[in-house]
Amino acid sequence: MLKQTEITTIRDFNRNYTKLLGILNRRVLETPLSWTEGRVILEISFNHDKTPIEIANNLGLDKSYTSRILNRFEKHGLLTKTPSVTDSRSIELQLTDKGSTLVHELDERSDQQIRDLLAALNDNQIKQFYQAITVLDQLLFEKAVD
Amino acid sequence: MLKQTEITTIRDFNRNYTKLLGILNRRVLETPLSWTEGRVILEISFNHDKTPIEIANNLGLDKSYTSRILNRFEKHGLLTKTPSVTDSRSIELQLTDKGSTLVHELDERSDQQIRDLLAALNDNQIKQFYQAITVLDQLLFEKAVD
DNA sequence: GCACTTTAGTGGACAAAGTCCACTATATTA
DNA sequence: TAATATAGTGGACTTTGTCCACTAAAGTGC
Repeated sequence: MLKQTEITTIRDFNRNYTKLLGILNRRVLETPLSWTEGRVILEISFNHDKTPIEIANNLGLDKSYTSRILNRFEKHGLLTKTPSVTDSRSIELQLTDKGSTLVHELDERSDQQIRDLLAALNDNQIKQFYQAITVLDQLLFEKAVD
Repeated sequence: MLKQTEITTIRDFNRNYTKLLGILNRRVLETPLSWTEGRVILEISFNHDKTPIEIANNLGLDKSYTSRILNRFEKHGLLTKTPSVTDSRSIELQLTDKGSTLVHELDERSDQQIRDLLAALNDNQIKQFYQAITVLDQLLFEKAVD
Protein backbone atom coordinates (compact mmCIF):
# COMPACT_ATOMS: atom_id res chain seq x y z
CA MET A 1 0.00 0.00 0.00
CA LEU A 2 2.35 2.68 1.27
CA LYS A 3 6.01 2.25 0.55
CA GLN A 4 8.49 2.90 3.33
CA THR A 5 9.80 5.96 1.50
CA GLU A 6 6.28 7.36 1.35
CA ILE A 7 5.73 6.80 5.04
CA THR A 8 9.00 8.56 5.71
CA THR A 9 7.94 11.48 3.54
CA ILE A 10 4.70 11.82 5.44
CA ARG A 11 6.47 11.54 8.79
CA ASP A 12 8.97 14.18 7.79
CA PHE A 13 6.24 16.47 6.58
CA ASN A 14 4.28 16.04 9.80
CA ARG A 15 7.31 16.83 11.88
CA ASN A 16 8.26 19.87 9.84
CA TYR A 17 4.74 21.15 9.60
CA THR A 18 3.93 20.89 13.29
CA LYS A 19 7.27 22.47 14.06
CA LEU A 20 6.57 25.36 11.70
CA LEU A 21 3.10 25.87 13.14
CA GLY A 22 4.61 25.80 16.60
CA ILE A 23 7.03 28.53 15.70
CA LEU A 24 4.31 30.67 14.15
CA ASN A 25 2.13 30.00 17.18
CA ARG A 26 4.59 31.83 19.34
CA ARG A 27 3.34 35.01 17.79
CA VAL A 28 -0.23 34.03 18.51
CA LEU A 29 0.80 33.44 22.07
CA GLU A 30 2.29 36.85 22.58
CA THR A 31 -0.71 37.43 24.78
CA PRO A 32 -1.32 36.98 28.48
CA LEU A 33 -2.47 33.43 27.73
CA SER A 34 -0.65 30.14 27.56
CA TRP A 35 -1.31 27.67 24.76
CA THR A 36 -3.85 25.70 26.74
CA GLU A 37 -5.48 28.83 28.12
CA GLY A 38 -5.89 30.04 24.56
CA ARG A 39 -7.55 26.79 23.56
CA VAL A 40 -9.89 27.08 26.52
CA ILE A 41 -11.02 30.61 25.82
CA LEU A 42 -11.44 29.87 22.11
CA GLU A 43 -13.45 26.81 22.99
CA ILE A 44 -15.73 28.87 25.20
CA SER A 45 -16.18 31.42 22.48
CA PHE A 46 -16.28 29.35 19.35
CA ASN A 47 -18.13 26.25 20.43
CA HIS A 48 -20.33 28.16 22.84
CA ASP A 49 -19.42 25.85 25.64
CA LYS A 50 -21.32 26.75 28.69
CA THR A 51 -19.96 24.56 31.47
CA PRO A 52 -16.48 23.68 32.73
CA ILE A 53 -17.07 19.99 32.23
CA GLU A 54 -17.87 20.47 28.55
CA ILE A 55 -14.63 22.32 28.06
CA ALA A 56 -12.62 19.73 29.94
CA ASN A 57 -14.18 16.94 27.87
CA ASN A 58 -13.91 18.70 24.53
CA LEU A 59 -10.27 19.60 25.04
CA GLY A 60 -9.29 16.46 26.91
CA LEU A 61 -8.18 18.35 29.99
CA ASP A 62 -8.22 17.36 33.64
CA LYS A 63 -11.33 18.87 35.24
CA SER A 64 -9.34 20.12 38.18
CA TYR A 65 -6.85 21.82 35.90
CA THR A 66 -9.70 23.29 33.88
CA SER A 67 -11.31 24.59 37.03
CA ARG A 68 -8.16 26.47 37.96
CA ILE A 69 -7.80 27.96 34.51
CA LEU A 70 -11.39 29.18 34.60
CA ASN A 71 -10.82 30.66 38.03
CA ARG A 72 -7.88 32.59 36.66
CA PHE A 73 -10.02 33.81 33.78
CA GLU A 74 -12.68 34.97 36.19
CA LYS A 75 -10.10 36.65 38.39
CA HIS A 76 -8.76 38.53 35.37
CA GLY A 77 -12.22 39.60 34.31
CA LEU A 78 -12.37 37.50 31.14
CA LEU A 79 -15.52 35.65 32.10
CA THR A 80 -18.28 35.44 34.63
CA LYS A 81 -19.85 32.39 36.20
CA THR A 82 -23.51 31.98 36.95
CA PRO A 83 -25.11 28.97 38.61
CA SER A 84 -26.82 26.71 36.12
CA VAL A 85 -30.58 26.77 36.40
CA THR A 86 -30.95 23.24 35.11
CA ASP A 87 -28.23 21.60 37.21
CA SER A 88 -27.20 23.20 40.43
CA ARG A 89 -23.96 21.25 40.60
CA SER A 90 -22.95 23.06 37.48
CA ILE A 91 -21.94 26.50 36.30
CA GLU A 92 -22.55 28.49 33.17
CA LEU A 93 -19.76 30.56 31.73
CA GLN A 94 -20.08 33.84 29.89
CA LEU A 95 -17.24 35.76 28.33
CA THR A 96 -17.10 39.39 29.40
CA ASP A 97 -16.46 42.17 26.89
CA LYS A 98 -12.82 41.94 27.88
CA GLY A 99 -12.88 38.21 27.23
CA SER A 100 -14.54 38.63 23.85
CA THR A 101 -12.03 41.28 22.89
CA LEU A 102 -9.20 38.93 23.74
CA VAL A 103 -10.79 36.15 21.70
CA HIS A 104 -11.06 38.52 18.78
CA GLU A 105 -7.41 39.38 19.12
CA LEU A 106 -6.40 35.71 19.25
CA ASP A 107 -8.54 35.13 16.21
CA GLU A 108 -6.81 37.81 14.23
CA ARG A 109 -3.41 36.55 15.26
CA SER A 110 -4.37 33.07 14.14
CA ASP A 111 -5.40 34.44 10.77
CA GLN A 112 -2.08 36.23 10.57
CA GLN A 113 -0.35 32.96 11.38
CA ILE A 114 -1.83 31.47 8.22
CA ARG A 115 -0.72 34.44 6.15
CA ASP A 116 2.77 34.11 7.59
CA LEU A 117 2.74 30.44 6.73
CA LEU A 118 2.12 31.29 3.09
CA ALA A 119 4.09 34.50 2.94
CA ALA A 120 6.78 33.10 0.67
CA LEU A 121 4.34 31.73 -1.90
CA ASN A 122 2.95 33.39 -4.98
CA ASP A 123 -0.70 33.36 -5.96
CA ASN A 124 -0.51 30.17 -7.94
CA GLN A 125 1.31 28.38 -5.14
CA ILE A 126 -1.20 29.58 -2.60
CA LYS A 127 -3.93 28.13 -4.78
CA GLN A 128 -2.09 24.80 -4.91
CA PHE A 129 -1.62 24.89 -1.15
CA TYR A 130 -5.26 25.53 -0.51
CA GLN A 131 -6.36 22.77 -2.83
CA ALA A 132 -4.01 20.29 -1.17
CA ILE A 133 -5.28 21.26 2.28
CA THR A 134 -8.83 20.78 1.06
CA VAL A 135 -8.00 17.30 -0.14
CA LEU A 136 -6.46 16.34 3.19
CA ASP A 137 -9.32 17.86 5.11
CA GLN A 138 -11.88 15.90 3.16
CA LEU A 139 -9.94 12.67 3.41
CA LEU A 140 -9.27 12.85 7.11
CA PHE A 141 -12.13 14.82 8.57
CA GLU A 142 -15.05 14.85 6.21
CA LYS A 143 -15.28 11.19 5.30
CA ALA A 144 -15.53 12.06 1.62
CA VAL A 145 -16.61 9.26 -0.66
CA ASP A 146 -14.09 7.79 -3.04
CA MET B 1 -5.43 36.64 -2.12
CA LEU B 2 -6.86 34.31 0.50
CA LYS B 3 -10.49 34.73 1.39
CA GLN B 4 -11.46 34.65 5.03
CA THR B 5 -13.30 31.39 4.52
CA GLU B 6 -10.15 29.85 3.08
CA ILE B 7 -8.08 31.03 6.01
CA THR B 8 -10.63 29.52 8.33
CA THR B 9 -10.52 26.24 6.45
CA ILE B 10 -6.75 26.11 6.78
CA ARG B 11 -6.89 27.02 10.45
CA ASP B 12 -9.47 24.35 11.13
CA PHE B 13 -7.45 21.80 9.26
CA ASN B 14 -4.31 22.71 11.16
CA ARG B 15 -6.08 22.41 14.48
CA ASN B 16 -7.70 19.10 13.63
CA TYR B 17 -4.58 17.67 12.09
CA THR B 18 -2.25 18.53 14.96
CA LYS B 19 -4.86 17.26 17.38
CA LEU B 20 -5.15 13.99 15.50
CA LEU B 21 -1.39 13.57 15.33
CA GLY B 22 -1.23 14.32 19.04
CA ILE B 23 -3.71 11.58 19.77
CA LEU B 24 -1.88 9.09 17.62
CA ASN B 25 1.37 10.17 19.21
CA ARG B 26 0.18 8.90 22.54
CA ARG B 27 0.69 5.44 21.19
CA VAL B 28 4.19 6.35 20.12
CA LEU B 29 4.78 7.62 23.60
CA GLU B 30 3.81 4.41 25.30
CA THR B 31 7.47 4.04 26.03
CA PRO B 32 9.64 5.08 28.95
CA LEU B 33 10.32 8.37 27.16
CA SER B 34 8.56 11.69 27.21
CA TRP B 35 7.92 13.61 24.00
CA THR B 36 11.07 15.70 24.29
CA GLU B 37 13.15 12.75 25.38
CA GLY B 38 11.96 10.93 22.28
CA ARG B 39 13.00 13.83 20.09
CA VAL B 40 16.41 13.87 21.76
CA ILE B 41 17.15 10.20 21.30
CA LEU B 42 15.91 10.27 17.70
CA GLU B 43 18.07 13.30 17.07
CA ILE B 44 21.11 11.49 18.43
CA SER B 45 20.37 8.48 16.28
CA PHE B 46 19.10 10.02 13.10
CA ASN B 47 21.24 13.09 12.72
CA HIS B 48 24.25 11.42 14.26
CA ASP B 49 24.67 14.24 16.69
CA LYS B 50 27.70 13.72 18.73
CA THR B 51 27.63 16.46 21.34
CA PRO B 52 25.03 17.77 23.78
CA ILE B 53 25.29 21.28 22.42
CA GLU B 54 24.42 20.15 18.91
CA ILE B 55 21.30 18.47 20.19
CA ALA B 56 20.28 21.47 22.23
CA ASN B 57 20.76 23.74 19.23
CA ASN B 58 19.07 21.48 16.72
CA LEU B 59 16.04 20.93 18.89
CA GLY B 60 15.91 24.41 20.37
CA LEU B 61 16.29 23.17 23.93
CA ASP B 62 17.91 24.75 26.93
CA LYS B 63 21.41 23.33 27.28
CA SER B 64 20.92 22.75 30.98
CA TYR B 65 17.70 20.87 30.34
CA THR B 66 19.42 18.87 27.63
CA SER B 67 22.25 18.02 29.97
CA ARG B 68 19.84 16.57 32.49
CA ILE B 69 18.03 14.52 29.87
CA LEU B 70 21.30 13.09 28.63
CA ASN B 71 22.31 12.26 32.19
CA ARG B 72 19.08 10.34 32.60
CA PHE B 73 19.74 8.49 29.36
CA GLU B 74 23.19 7.56 30.56
CA LYS B 75 21.83 6.46 33.92
CA HIS B 76 19.32 4.22 32.17
CA GLY B 77 21.96 2.73 29.94
CA LEU B 78 20.70 4.25 26.68
CA LEU B 79 23.95 6.01 25.84
CA THR B 80 27.53 6.41 26.85
CA LYS B 81 29.62 9.56 27.02
CA THR B 82 33.23 9.84 26.02
CA PRO B 83 35.38 12.95 26.27
CA SER B 84 35.82 14.62 22.91
CA VAL B 85 39.34 14.32 21.56
CA THR B 86 39.09 17.54 19.57
CA ASP B 87 37.53 19.73 22.28
CA SER B 88 38.04 18.81 25.89
CA ARG B 89 35.16 20.99 27.04
CA SER B 90 32.90 18.72 25.07
CA ILE B 91 31.51 15.22 25.10
CA GLU B 92 30.71 12.67 22.46
CA LEU B 93 27.59 10.61 22.76
CA GLN B 94 27.09 7.04 21.62
CA LEU B 95 23.87 5.10 21.80
CA THR B 96 24.23 1.74 23.47
CA ASP B 97 22.58 -1.36 22.02
CA LYS B 98 19.72 -0.71 24.40
CA GLY B 99 19.45 2.86 23.12
CA SER B 100 19.50 1.75 19.50
CA THR B 101 16.85 -0.82 20.18
CA LEU B 102 14.63 1.84 21.71
CA VAL B 103 15.17 4.11 18.72
CA HIS B 104 14.18 1.29 16.43
CA GLU B 105 11.03 0.76 18.44
CA LEU B 106 10.14 4.46 18.34
CA ASP B 107 10.73 4.41 14.63
CA GLU B 108 8.36 1.54 14.08
CA ARG B 109 5.72 3.16 16.22
CA SER B 110 6.01 6.34 14.20
CA ASP B 111 5.50 4.36 11.02
CA GLN B 112 2.49 2.73 12.60
CA GLN B 113 1.17 6.17 13.49
CA ILE B 114 1.07 7.02 9.80
CA ARG B 115 -0.71 3.78 8.99
CA ASP B 116 -3.25 4.51 11.71
CA LEU B 117 -3.72 7.97 10.29
CA LEU B 118 -4.70 6.49 6.96
CA ALA B 119 -6.43 3.39 8.24
CA ALA B 120 -9.89 4.49 7.15
CA LEU B 121 -8.86 5.30 3.58
CA ASN B 122 -8.89 3.08 0.55
CA ASP B 123 -6.03 2.78 -1.91
CA ASN B 124 -7.19 5.58 -4.12
CA GLN B 125 -7.67 7.90 -1.18
CA ILE B 126 -4.26 7.06 0.19
CA LYS B 127 -2.83 7.98 -3.17
CA GLN B 128 -4.64 11.31 -3.07
CA PHE B 129 -3.43 11.89 0.47
CA TYR B 130 0.16 11.23 -0.43
CA GLN B 131 0.01 13.49 -3.44
CA ALA B 132 -1.45 16.32 -1.39
CA ILE B 133 1.23 15.91 1.25
CA THR B 134 3.87 16.02 -1.44
CA VAL B 135 2.46 19.29 -2.74
CA LEU B 136 2.49 20.85 0.71
CA ASP B 137 5.96 19.59 1.40
CA GLN B 138 7.32 21.08 -1.78
CA LEU B 139 5.56 24.39 -1.28
CA LEU B 140 6.58 24.86 2.32
CA PHE B 141 9.86 23.07 2.73
CA GLU B 142 11.47 22.54 -0.62
CA LYS B 143 11.13 25.98 -2.15
CA ALA B 144 9.82 24.47 -5.35
CA VAL B 145 9.68 26.78 -8.33
CA ASP B 146 6.34 27.92 -9.61
C1' DG C 1 53.45 34.06 25.27
C1' DC C 2 49.29 36.86 27.70
C1' DA C 3 44.74 39.23 28.73
C1' DC C 4 39.99 38.95 26.84
C1' DT C 5 36.04 36.92 25.32
C1' DT C 6 33.38 33.02 24.05
C1' DT C 7 31.74 28.36 24.48
C1' DA C 8 30.45 23.43 26.47
C1' DG C 9 28.61 21.35 30.12
C1' DT C 10 26.64 21.22 34.82
C1' DG C 11 23.76 22.15 38.87
C1' DG C 12 20.71 25.08 41.96
C1' DA C 13 16.64 27.46 42.22
C1' DC C 14 12.58 28.35 40.40
C1' DA C 15 8.20 28.69 37.38
C1' DA C 16 4.83 26.63 34.54
C1' DA C 17 2.11 22.85 33.16
C1' DG C 18 -0.35 19.00 34.18
C1' DT C 19 -1.87 14.78 37.13
C1' DC C 20 -3.90 12.38 40.99
C1' DC C 21 -6.70 12.07 44.80
C1' DA C 22 -10.09 13.23 48.08
C1' DC C 23 -13.95 15.85 49.10
C1' DT C 24 -18.73 18.32 48.86
C1' DA C 25 -22.94 18.88 46.92
C1' DT C 26 -26.08 17.80 43.73
C1' DA C 27 -28.43 14.59 40.33
C1' DT C 28 -29.68 10.09 38.62
C1' DT C 29 -31.00 5.37 38.92
C1' DA C 30 -33.15 1.37 40.70
C1' DT D 1 -35.21 5.89 49.64
C1' DA D 2 -30.60 3.90 49.18
C1' DA D 3 -26.85 3.43 46.02
C1' DT D 4 -24.38 5.37 42.42
C1' DA D 5 -22.69 8.78 39.29
C1' DT D 6 -21.43 13.51 38.14
C1' DA D 7 -19.81 18.70 38.48
C1' DG D 8 -16.75 21.43 40.51
C1' DT D 9 -12.94 22.47 43.77
C1' DG D 10 -8.50 22.37 46.25
C1' DG D 11 -4.23 20.06 48.15
C1' DA D 12 -0.27 17.72 47.05
C1' DC D 13 2.55 16.21 43.81
C1' DT D 14 5.25 15.22 39.33
C1' DT D 15 6.84 16.62 35.02
C1' DT D 16 8.58 19.90 32.08
C1' DG D 17 11.06 23.68 31.13
C1' DT D 18 13.58 28.33 32.22
C1' DC D 19 17.08 31.28 34.27
C1' DC D 20 21.25 32.08 36.34
C1' DA D 21 25.79 31.33 37.95
C1' DC D 22 29.74 28.68 37.75
C1' DT D 23 34.02 25.87 35.98
C1' DA D 24 37.08 24.64 32.60
C1' DA D 25 38.61 24.82 28.18
C1' DA D 26 38.87 27.17 23.47
C1' DG D 27 39.45 30.87 20.58
C1' DT D 28 41.06 35.85 19.54
C1' DG D 29 43.91 39.91 19.21
C1' DC D 30 48.14 41.46 20.16
